[in-house]
Amino acid sequence: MTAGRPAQVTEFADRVLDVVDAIPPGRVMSYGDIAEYLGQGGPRQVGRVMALWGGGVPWWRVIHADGSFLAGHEREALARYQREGTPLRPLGGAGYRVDMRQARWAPAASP
DNA sequence: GTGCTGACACAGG
DNA sequence: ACCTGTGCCAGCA
Repeated sequence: MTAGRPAQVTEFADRVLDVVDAIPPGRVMSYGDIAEYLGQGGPRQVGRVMALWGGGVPWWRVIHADGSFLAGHEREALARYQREGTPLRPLGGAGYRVDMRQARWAPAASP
């Protein structure tokens, strides 16, 4: 059993957290990708799980489908990405976004 | 049971 | 690249 996580967590939430925790450095997954991989719920449900218990997993590796960072933690996330070597793609002048073409990852899909 | 809200995704302007 | 509207699903008043 996974220690450190609240027992109140539903099986779905536990599964989401497990997937997020399995994301290797330099890689990311979108909310929709996780939901689609699990085959249940939806992006919003994944977002809910992260909002509640995301503090126990690498939340910065879970971003929007377009590669944009988590609002309110952009600075923190960017620092993590640069440290982990996550494929970033500079915007026109200011701001960065994760290059989903490279950074997108799936548990069973090992390159 | 009904309605609103939310760490989203997608299409259109 | 940005903002707005609509759709999806689960939790809560």
